[in-house]
Amino acid sequence: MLDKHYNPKLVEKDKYENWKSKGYFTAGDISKQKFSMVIPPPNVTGKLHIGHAFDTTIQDIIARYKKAKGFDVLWLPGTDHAGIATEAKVVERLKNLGISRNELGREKFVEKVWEWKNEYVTTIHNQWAKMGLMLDYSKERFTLDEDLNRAVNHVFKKMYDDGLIYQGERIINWDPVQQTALSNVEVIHKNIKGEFYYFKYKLYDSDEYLTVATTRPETMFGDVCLTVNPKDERYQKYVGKYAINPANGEKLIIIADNYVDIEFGTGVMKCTPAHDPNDFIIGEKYHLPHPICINKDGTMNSLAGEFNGLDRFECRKKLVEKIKNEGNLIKIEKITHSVGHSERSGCIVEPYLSKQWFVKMKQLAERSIAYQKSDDKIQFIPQRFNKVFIQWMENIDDWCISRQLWWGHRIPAYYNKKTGEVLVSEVPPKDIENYKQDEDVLDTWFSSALWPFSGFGWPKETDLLKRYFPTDILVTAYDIIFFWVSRMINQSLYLTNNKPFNKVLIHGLIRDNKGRKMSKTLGNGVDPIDVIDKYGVDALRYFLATSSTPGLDMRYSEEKVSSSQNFLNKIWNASRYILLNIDSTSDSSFEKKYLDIFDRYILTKFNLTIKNVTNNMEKYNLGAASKYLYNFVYDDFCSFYIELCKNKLNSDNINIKNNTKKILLHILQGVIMMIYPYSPFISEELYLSLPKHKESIMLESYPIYNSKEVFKDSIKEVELLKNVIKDIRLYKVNNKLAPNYSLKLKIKTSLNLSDEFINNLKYFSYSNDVSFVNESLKLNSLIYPDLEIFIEDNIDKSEVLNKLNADLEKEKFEIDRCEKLLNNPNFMKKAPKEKIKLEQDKLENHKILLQQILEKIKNLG
RNA sequence: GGAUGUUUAGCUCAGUGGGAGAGCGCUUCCUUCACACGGAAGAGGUCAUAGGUUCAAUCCCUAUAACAUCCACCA
Repeated sequence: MLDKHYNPKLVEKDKYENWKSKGYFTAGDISKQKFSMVIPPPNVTGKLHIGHAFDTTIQDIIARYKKAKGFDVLWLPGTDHAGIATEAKVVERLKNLGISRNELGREKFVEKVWEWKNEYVTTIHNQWAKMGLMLDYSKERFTLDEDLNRAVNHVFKKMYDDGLIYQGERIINWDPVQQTALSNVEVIHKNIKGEFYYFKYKLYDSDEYLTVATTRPETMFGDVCLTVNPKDERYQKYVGKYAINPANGEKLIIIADNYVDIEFGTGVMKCTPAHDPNDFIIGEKYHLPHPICINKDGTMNSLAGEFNGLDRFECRKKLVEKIKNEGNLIKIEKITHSVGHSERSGCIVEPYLSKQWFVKMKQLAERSIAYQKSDDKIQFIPQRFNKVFIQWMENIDDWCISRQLWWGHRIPAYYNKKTGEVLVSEVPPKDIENYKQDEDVLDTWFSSALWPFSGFGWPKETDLLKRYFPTDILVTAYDIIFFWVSRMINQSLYLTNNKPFNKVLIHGLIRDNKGRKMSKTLGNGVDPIDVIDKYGVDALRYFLATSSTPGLDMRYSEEKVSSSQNFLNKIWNASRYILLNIDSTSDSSFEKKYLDIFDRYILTKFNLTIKNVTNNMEKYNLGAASKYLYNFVYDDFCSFYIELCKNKLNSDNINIKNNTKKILLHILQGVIMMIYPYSPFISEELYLSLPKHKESIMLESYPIYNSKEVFKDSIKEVELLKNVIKDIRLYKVNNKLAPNYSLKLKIKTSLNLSDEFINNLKYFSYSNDVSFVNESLKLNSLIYPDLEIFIEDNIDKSEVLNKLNADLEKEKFEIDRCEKLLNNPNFMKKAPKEKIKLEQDKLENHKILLQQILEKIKNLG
């Protein structure tokens, strides 16, 4: 027997291991239609956070729903090697042990990272298990697996041959802490406070000077010229002359180029080709040299003279001091400007001239744009993200893919030791001794971009690939569209001639309860494991899936997790009640001939709920679906039908009694199945408590809307009863009568009410004395269309009259409203017929009520 | 500079071209044998502002404001 309260800890125990070991997570039933998803592979860098819990919960609900709907569901698990992030973690761990990465050497270091990886994959598995995820572990992948490495090499070679990958010397984003190049999306621009330094640049052989403003004085050692706008009348006369660099006393030629904005700063720009992308373009244009003055670790090199070896920011300080002492500092202006930071290390990124590998984006992007403008396009949910994607693609720069790291897919490029020639090859050349492989590895996202097909064994034509690719849906947060979603689309169209997924469900981020982004520095992160310990994973999952709208951020709210738990407890106790009243041999095959009006009513509501829930599940609108279920469970099933059954099950009619039990069981089964994708553990527990269950709820199928169990005619009478009950309760409250105070009620009606109506009116209102009368009584009463309920009670007549007059006014107002609408010729001409009928019916009802009230007033007077 | 989103009850948020909903909080009452992790009743909203379209607008359109996010630029 079930306990009085639902205990998540007991309920969640052992179930996951059981499901897994029984093979319920394993896809492969080819008699069914397939449904496939790939998990966004989490980084093997640490614990999963609440954002992962959110993302995977949505996917698990979809997976479980589809499985229950009869699909062969494959949800592919996997993890990402996460180059920079993981390498940084391992470097730090080794450092704490007093070991340096470089001393260890490449091979040994990579071994250490594999150890780390194995450790964290275990942690991730444990967390997936806690979340209850229906992942097919038999097909699990890691982005650095051998198979995936083959895929990566294959793609690199193909793109190189197609001219889509090239090597070039360019200004890239350099992370001086990790000492690697970064792509543009790995740079986060932040508005920070800085200084704008105004320096005197004396003209060569003259007493005059130009004022040049810069935010980065330390790069002055790499300057090659000063630039002004040719149209700038202030400076035209200086073009072609020389100025003295106050940092090192060197001569700088003054050139003219339209790039310079006359309005900005002083209109004179210093040009540092090796440390600024725009300056680099100018440098190329005028064939200027591009001296590098900063080392890879962010310290100054010998070009900086006395500052050689100093950190770049330390140098800035000292250099400004020096220039000031020499009388060449004019002023320092405080400004707020946007500065690029490394996504991983957080340090300020250095624009840096270096030789790297790039993916040419134009061609790939054009194809994706055309595809996303076609009818066959991948459907973004919500749709507006397609626009975000297209705009991004239209403005995309080439993608820097080489990283100066050890952990990752090593670039399959080999340099001939004698000639220096580059050989790109999927496998090492046979005469490897004559070659040296490129030292760099690829951007992690290069392999992630292949995930929806490389995970199934591509480029081999595997059975998995043939059956499960393209996948049906990808679920991820909007912040990952540029990193991942867009690249998967590009690569999939290019490599497989197919889309990677039919749909993309985009969700938002989880913020803290004050709406702030969760961050390590604020310490406001929420650990899903803590929440699970307190409220259970089912409540967490229910909260995550139902408290958000696609594409919008949500706030974490402990109150809502708690109220989710209360809802589950409600279902638990409804089950408990039903199980207490049926026996182990019961089944749910009720008979139609014994259905009374309330049975028909609840079956109608139940089936409409199935319809609404299913429709929303099909649209992946998990929040809306859950609301239909929630309202049905509380309002229709628990508050009304189960309460009513307490009376009904006392009936002398054994057929009615048994039929009622079957209906209760039938509906309970449906409710459990509909809550199951959201909260699988409690659902399994309840399911297994039901008579005649299968081995697991995971083998059960989803309830199906049955139009033969919809009895629209039942609604009116039952709603009337509900209203009467409510009014009687209110009457008692208003007259300070105890809830169980028994009123004498007399009913006058022209309606053909069922016996159950009277029976249940007695039951719900604690009124033992209820009977029909023919004539109107001079008593206090509740008035409904075609129905009046007299209450025998000692109530002041004048109060009754007051209330009646108030009701009268209300009715007049309503009638007025309806008549106005119906007398509007435009409304009658243009409004839909159903709406007109609705308003006509309303008017009719209000008129009847008005008549009854008038009559009542007359009788009382 | 460009784009997108948000604005609805005290708080957090759903939602719809045809009389506004939930959770939590609040008020009153009830420990009635599924559940006090509960039940019953209730208070509380010019649906940001101004125009427009429509028989009808909280919803569609156009502006405006506040807040948020993304992209680009910044010598």
